Amino acid sequence: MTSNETAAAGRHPAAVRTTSRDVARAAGVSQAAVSLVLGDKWRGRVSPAKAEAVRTAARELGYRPNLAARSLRMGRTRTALLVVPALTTEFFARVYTGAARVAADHGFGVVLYPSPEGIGPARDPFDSAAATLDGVIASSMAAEALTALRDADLPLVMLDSDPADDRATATVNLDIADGVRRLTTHLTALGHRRITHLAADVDSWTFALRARAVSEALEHIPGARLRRQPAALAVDAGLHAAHAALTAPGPRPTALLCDDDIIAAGACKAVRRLGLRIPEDVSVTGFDDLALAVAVEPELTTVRLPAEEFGEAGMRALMSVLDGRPAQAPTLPVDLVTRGSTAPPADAPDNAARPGGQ
Amino acid sequence: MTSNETAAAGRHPAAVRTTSRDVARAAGVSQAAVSLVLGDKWRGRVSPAKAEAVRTAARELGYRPNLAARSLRMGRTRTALLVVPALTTEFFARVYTGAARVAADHGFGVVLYPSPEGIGPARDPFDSAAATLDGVIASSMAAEALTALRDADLPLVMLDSDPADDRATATVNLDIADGVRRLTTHLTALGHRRITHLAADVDSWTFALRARAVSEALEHIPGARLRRQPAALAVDAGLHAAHAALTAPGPRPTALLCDDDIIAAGACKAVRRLGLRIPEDVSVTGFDDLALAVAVEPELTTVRLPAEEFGEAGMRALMSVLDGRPAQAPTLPVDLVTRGSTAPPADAPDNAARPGGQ
DNA sequence: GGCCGGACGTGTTACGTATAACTGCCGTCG
DNA sequence: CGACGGCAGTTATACGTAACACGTCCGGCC
Repeated sequence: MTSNETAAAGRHPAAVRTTSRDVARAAGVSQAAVSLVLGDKWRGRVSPAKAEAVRTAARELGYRPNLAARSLRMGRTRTALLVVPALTTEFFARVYTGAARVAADHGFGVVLYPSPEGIGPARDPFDSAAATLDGVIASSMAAEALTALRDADLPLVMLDSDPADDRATATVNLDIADGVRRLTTHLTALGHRRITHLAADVDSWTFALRARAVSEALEHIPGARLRRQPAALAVDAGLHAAHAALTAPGPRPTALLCDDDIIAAGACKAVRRLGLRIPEDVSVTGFDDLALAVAVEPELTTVRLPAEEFGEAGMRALMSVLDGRPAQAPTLPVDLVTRGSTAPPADAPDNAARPGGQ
Repeated sequence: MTSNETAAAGRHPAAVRTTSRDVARAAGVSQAAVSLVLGDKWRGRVSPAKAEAVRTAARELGYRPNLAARSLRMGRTRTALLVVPALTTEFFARVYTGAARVAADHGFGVVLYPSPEGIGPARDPFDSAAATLDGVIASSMAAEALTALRDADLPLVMLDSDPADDRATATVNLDIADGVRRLTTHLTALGHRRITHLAADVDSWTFALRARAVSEALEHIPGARLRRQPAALAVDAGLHAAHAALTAPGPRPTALLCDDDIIAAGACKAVRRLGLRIPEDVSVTGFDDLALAVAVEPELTTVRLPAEEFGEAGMRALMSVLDGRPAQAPTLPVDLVTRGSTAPPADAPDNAARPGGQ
């Protein structure tokens, strides 16, 4: 009665939610008992018979706890914030999917902060968050958003970032260095020596690591000649960068090592526009193994990053921290996927050194 | 003092949040005054001087209202649920981006329910939602999730769905029929008569509409021969379907009209594997205009769907409903983008009717 | 028989906010 | 001169939940 009256007087046009008190009334117990039973804390406090009565009453009334009230009472919102650069990239959409799956298993929700590029000019992450937060998972590619979070002293799990970064409570990494190593080994084993790295022009730890790993891997290959060409993470950017790389003065590179599949797709177009063939004249490699990698022709040799598992591991680490357990900080293995976009170069491995060769 | 003690006794290891009462103390006013000032309802209730004092105190203390408490008090959570089929598709990621932008402008957050495929077996949308909800925006492609929402009687904006659907408070549509019309007009004007529709095998209103629109558009083209081949929304599914279509008994189709760019990418691969050329031997068209459309070669002629605007319009409609204003239910225009994957067929338009032609 | 302790519950409180209802106070007007 | 209304605030309350601190009953033990 009273609750109906207040609901009518208030501005709840939608529904009169059934509360734990309604359930209590229906089951003939107190509200406290309902809370105990549904919270599974009734071991020696409520008789099994009444507990069952509460459960059936709750089921029949379609009771759902008011999460706002619960959050207010408990001081925890069961909500995590995932900070990623533009969600429209398949990679982070998959990271989100994995993270959301694990979160759901723990009764947590995930809100997204797709970073300024995606959502508008420099907005406060907290304003975009639907609720107050229990923790944050952030990609190292979203540095500017992190500065806004720095004063919140929330548990922070960083994805693919410098383990020495002291802002992070835990760090989950992909074994990018290993992926790069296997990729360069693949290329050099095929005989490639003149390799241009189409490097993402994003200022982040991961991409810096990739560049370093590529350089180091090629350092002790005799005759290897590494160049580097920056490119934005877009098809046409990859196209322009590859065009520049292939038409640069000096002997033409025989392989283009691209920082992601999207750049690689653009690079493929550039190669073909110059009248060259893939992989006979130029080999092209990607990174990530997006759906794109098998949509283009030839299919891309690429490094498969376990995106869903990445998100899952990040969320698991956050859950550990929130439960007071020590944070596991794994490094996930990656895979080299060889497909049709790589092959031995047409010229001999070291013909650059012996101009009259063959 | 008291708040510190309880915080220490409780389980708030992270931070002692500053409350509106703390701000009130600092500004020398009551908590109610703080609420009035920060809620911008102080016109004749608080003096400008004190109002300013409250604002500076709030700023200096870094005060952020506790959203759980606010939601509990107001009965509204300022959170909308977006129900989409698998977020990993670029299209819905862009829809989300648009929706989130508009939501943020209204102080709303968006939680995602990427539907069972994306997040696991048949989970209750509400359990995955971070908070109780003020409203729902749902794609017609996520029908099974909607059944779980039916008893919630929340405002529901449907995306791309039957306007007659009475579950929806408002419906926002794309002018798919117009897009199909322009696409078929483009193909028939080029001279294509034998067209196979690689139709998404998804049971949803949009795709049914596309199929109907294709049929109707070709009905009054003399000599037009439409076939239909179902395909899942994936590259390899498109490949298999296209292969089947191209090797089916009878004269080979000269154009493959695909229900989305991903299927089209697969179709392109099938065409080439049969030793045929695009567009000389077979024209291929896509739908959506994803990044993929310009990554493959030749670039796809496709129907551009304004994904971000779609999400924006959906969220705007929801905001209207929640504000008690009449729901605008627009139909957004789409664009035909002609690129390299379509051209006149090699044979005469009606050589199927005259086998000895040319 | 008195006392103790476990089983079974209930009363009460607090979380932080928004807002209705109330209290002075001062200038003005009938 | 008293009533009245607007300004400038405060006090009090309710939202729904979780959990602490009490009660009460009853069986068992000294």
